[in-house]
Amino acid sequence: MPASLNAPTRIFRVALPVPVFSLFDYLAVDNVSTCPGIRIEVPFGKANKIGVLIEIADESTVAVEKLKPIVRLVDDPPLLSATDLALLQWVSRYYHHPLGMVVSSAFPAGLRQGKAAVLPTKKYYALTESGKQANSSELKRAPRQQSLLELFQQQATALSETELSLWHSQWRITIKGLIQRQWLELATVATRTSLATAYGKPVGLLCNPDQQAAITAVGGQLGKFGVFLLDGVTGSGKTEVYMQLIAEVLAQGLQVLVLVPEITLTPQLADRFRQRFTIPIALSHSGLTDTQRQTAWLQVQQGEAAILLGTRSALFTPFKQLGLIILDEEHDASFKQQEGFRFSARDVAVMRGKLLDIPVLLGSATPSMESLYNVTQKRYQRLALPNRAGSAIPPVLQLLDIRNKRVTEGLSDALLTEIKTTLAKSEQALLFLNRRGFAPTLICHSCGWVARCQRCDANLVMHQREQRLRCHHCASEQALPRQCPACKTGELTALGLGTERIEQVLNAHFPDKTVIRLDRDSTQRKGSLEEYLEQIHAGHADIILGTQMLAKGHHFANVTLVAIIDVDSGLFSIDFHATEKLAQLVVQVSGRAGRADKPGKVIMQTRRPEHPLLTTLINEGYHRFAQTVLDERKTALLPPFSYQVLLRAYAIDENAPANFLNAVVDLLKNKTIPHTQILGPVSAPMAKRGGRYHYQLLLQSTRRQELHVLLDELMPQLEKLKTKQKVRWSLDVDPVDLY
DNA sequence: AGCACGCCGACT
DNA sequence: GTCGGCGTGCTC
Repeated sequence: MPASLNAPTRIFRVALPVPVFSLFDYLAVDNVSTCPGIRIEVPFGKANKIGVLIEIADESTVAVEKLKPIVRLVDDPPLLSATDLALLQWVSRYYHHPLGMVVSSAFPAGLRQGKAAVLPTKKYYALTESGKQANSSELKRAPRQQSLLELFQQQATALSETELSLWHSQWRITIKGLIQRQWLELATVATRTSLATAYGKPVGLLCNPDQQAAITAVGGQLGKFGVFLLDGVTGSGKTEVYMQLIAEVLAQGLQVLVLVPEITLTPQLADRFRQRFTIPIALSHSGLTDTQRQTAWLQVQQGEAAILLGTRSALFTPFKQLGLIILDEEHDASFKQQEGFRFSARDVAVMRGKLLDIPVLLGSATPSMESLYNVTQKRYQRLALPNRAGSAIPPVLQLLDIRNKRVTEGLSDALLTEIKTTLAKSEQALLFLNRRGFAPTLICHSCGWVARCQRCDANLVMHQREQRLRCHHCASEQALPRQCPACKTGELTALGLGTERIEQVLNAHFPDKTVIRLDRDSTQRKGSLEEYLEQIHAGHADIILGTQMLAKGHHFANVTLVAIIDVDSGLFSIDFHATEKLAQLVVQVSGRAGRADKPGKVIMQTRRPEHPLLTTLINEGYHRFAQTVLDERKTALLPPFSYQVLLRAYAIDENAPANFLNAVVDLLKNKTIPHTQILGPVSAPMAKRGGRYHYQLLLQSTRRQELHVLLDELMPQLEKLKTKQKVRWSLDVDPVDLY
């Protein structure tokens, strides 16, 4: 029977979590009114899958007899709004990543599998003495908590909303018993009306004029799109600006999304927010269980939580009424997802703000080159906080020339003296070295054999305490050999420096002092980082030694000396991003030193004291340095003066990746691309990793649009390549490392 | 991503 | 003779 004789068929176009660029069409159930954004269960292949309705159409390009009816609608009102969908569709097109995969990444695991979108049932939760959750029936056995609950309910109705809000915050502090749902609802009502008076103006904290100017600028833009770069040195009070703006947004009954880099999301920031706001704050980061994340997601989606504080993956959480996006430490590399769906949370946050017509506030003490460039292009508005709050003095940066100087195990005599002087004043010293383990090279003194990883183009790193050799690029490890495996006679020597080795040297030099090492090895045990930080804050540490981990967030009040043991290793990299990263690291690490009454000193050991990167940074500051970098990039037509896309491929077979990428180049040669260069394919800087050979092809263009059109054409053709079968490949739009 | 289909090697 | 290896191709 011809299709035209049938009653008009409604077709649901569904995004499914499969790595395929197309959507899938299904027959809609009759007479059910619904709209895009809803989750739908559909038959797919042998099993059923959960997808999201993208479009309702009246015809399909697929033959009608091939279409299957849907199984069920999962939600009643959709979980995603039209704007949420628009964002996901934009992201899918921009990153050339299948819409179904992008959409599925927006949901927490449970909802992805079709679980009902309901918050935990209305139970009164309380914490028992042991800290374990008890539900309302168990409360019968907890009379003290039961009476508190009753007291709360009586008080809650007797109080005015403003009083409730204030009383409530005290109540929270006094009682650990947490009456979750009940509290959230009362608090939300109370907050809406009382925040304007309770938090609409500075709360016992005075802002300096720069902070006030920033607050006024963003506050004046509420309800409109605009991107602001809050460019504030460490300790200049960026968080206070955030909090006051959050208060303004909350007072309007709107929600706020706060994104932070991965490591910074220590309980510290959440606590600071909780102390300031009596409204519920939802957290979302990788340290939480799936259920906790789902609860946070739903609270935000249903408008029960007013603030969402989270990492990159929280970006796509739907909000009932989002009024402001804040992204702190915007330069941080962890905002860029580095595998699979490689999106930049910073750039997508800006697009989200644009689609919602709300302001986006990016904060950093060391803004990225992209953001500084966007300021010069008037796309972002710069708000400067040039001064440290209070009377704090900025740290003094100095280069320590160690050429021809005695250096024992990485520490020069001059540095040791500085440490000694600092400790003598009962102050703390912080030493930074971005390499964990004992030594990066183990070499035979007799025959020159070096411990290499079998699966990577890398040396094995010697770990002294565990007496093992480890590869820092794959999972390979082995016991530390007693003698040279090659010549069987030679003595093995550890070359180079790692944090473990420095720790040993420091312990030898300062036997009566406490050295705390913070790196991935020393903080592997859950909670150990927090323990160490507590120990440091309590003053039970004299020297703090560590890797990257130290550069982010943590403030150590009593640290007055910061030393960067080996600044030179960051100077010579083939990746043009490296200089920017090094400068940011130096400035961030420096920010750990010195407080109001104690000026800090930052010492960088170098054998290249004349290197322009270092001299510009030290003598003229981060912004002059950034200007130099931007000038260089402009001359070389590197980003942000051009746009890049990196196509990576890897395989166990050494030839397969290059064959695949060469086939891609052949496809590209048939296209007209006047403003785009094809660079490669070349083997990746570390070609062999984890037993696989990595190759890459870089496309660089002065026209973003041309690059996108090119990729739109290329992707379907690439899918059909025979050589594709033999490799794993991925596309990275706006790559941040070319490694 | 799953999952089936399909065509070649080592086992009861 | 089969069990199972993973190459190939499809899913509305």
